[in-house]
Amino acid sequence: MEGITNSRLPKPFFVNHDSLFLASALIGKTLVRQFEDGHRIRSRITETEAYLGVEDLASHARRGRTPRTEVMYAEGGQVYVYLIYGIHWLLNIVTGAEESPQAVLIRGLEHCSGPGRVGKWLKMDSSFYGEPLDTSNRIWVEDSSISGEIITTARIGVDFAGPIWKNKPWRFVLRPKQKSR
DNA sequence: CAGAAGATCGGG
DNA sequence: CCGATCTTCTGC
Repeated sequence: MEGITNSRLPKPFFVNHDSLFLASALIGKTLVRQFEDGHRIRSRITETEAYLGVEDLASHARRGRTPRTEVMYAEGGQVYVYLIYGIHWLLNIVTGAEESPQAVLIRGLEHCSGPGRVGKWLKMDSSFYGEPLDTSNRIWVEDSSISGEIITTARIGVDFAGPIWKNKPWRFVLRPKQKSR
């Protein structure tokens, strides 16, 4: 398989960049989930969205510091999970320095498309809130690459944020290599 | 403390 | 297009 190197991405990778950079940089990286019985799911990230701080009216951080957004204010490299519509656990990765509330939403993997489906497939739940990606034995990200063009579009499901923020091209999707014909 | 809304998905 | 299903935040 192309681009698999088996090296876990270290904390600085998540701390030293903002979510806009990391949302695209995480495309092609390998998400690894290890279950209690040792079984692992490995799948490369194919779709992300960036959420940028308190001024971003589409972000949960728009209302400032609350119990839920607390982890977004922490140093990058931790997991932010939350329950949406009472049904789906959405997986996010906190990015940037401490006191900078940003995160990247993982919307799709090679083998699983859609943020709700990703959470279900990886068996996310509230216990992953604040999980450190640099030391966890349950979830982490490994360096890898994948070929293909990265497309940007507006973020999904954020109409409530108003035209300015809803139209930011902060969704990143990997377009698979064209098949020859 | 009640009420509304939500970074979604699947079924009709 | 609508219902599911429950946490979070707001406003009274």
